[in-house]
Amino acid sequence: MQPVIHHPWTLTEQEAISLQKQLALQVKTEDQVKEVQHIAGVDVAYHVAEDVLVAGIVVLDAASLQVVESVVVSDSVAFPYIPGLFSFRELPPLMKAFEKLQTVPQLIVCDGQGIAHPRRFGLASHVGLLYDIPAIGCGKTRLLGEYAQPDSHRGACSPLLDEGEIVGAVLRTQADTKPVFVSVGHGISLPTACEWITRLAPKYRLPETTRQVDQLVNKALAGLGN
DNA sequence: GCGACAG
DNA sequence: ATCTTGTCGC
Repeated sequence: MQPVIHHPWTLTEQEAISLQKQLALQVKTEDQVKEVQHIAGVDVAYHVAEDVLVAGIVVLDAASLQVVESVVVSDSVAFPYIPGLFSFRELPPLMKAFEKLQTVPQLIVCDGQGIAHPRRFGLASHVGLLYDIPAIGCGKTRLLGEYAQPDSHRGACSPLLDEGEIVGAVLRTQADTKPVFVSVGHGISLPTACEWITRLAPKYRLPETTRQVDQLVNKALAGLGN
């Protein structure tokens, strides 16, 4: 797969911030999701003191949640980790992985935030806009926003607010377990995003997409001398 | 100035 | 993200 939009990747911190503000204007918060047959999970693994990282994509069959394709690539770090500029660090390697991907997914789930971001342009928004595919941000922790603890039952959720605006949802995917932070990436509404994450996490706290791609990249990292 | 801060 | 062991529980 190839991205539908292009922009420079060698940027200064300020240039990256300007780019985010510009691209955020194109993010769609309405449902553009149609028939979803394949769902992709993307993730990147690192190793401390190493400038190498491994990016992976796993495609699941929407009905069975079984893995139908997976790709892994290694790359070198080209951008530091800066809260709010996460996508500039993980997208370069992820794009290399997308180049190798044969199956075109109708939905992408990212490890991180979508519009629950200071400039409403987290990793999930960047990925969704780059490939023009509906994308959801599902993070294990919060970047920003205030919220009340959702009820303890599976499926319970409470709004994530930033400056009086609902930027995401704190969703309990399993009873009595820590909730996850769901936000719109691009081309999908928050309610629909929460429905998908709940469906994708029938047994564990994190969606299967994340779990599968997570173990994929970690095994690959270990296999490359760790 | 101080604290917060996706992975 | 990664550094790290055992341990409690289904």
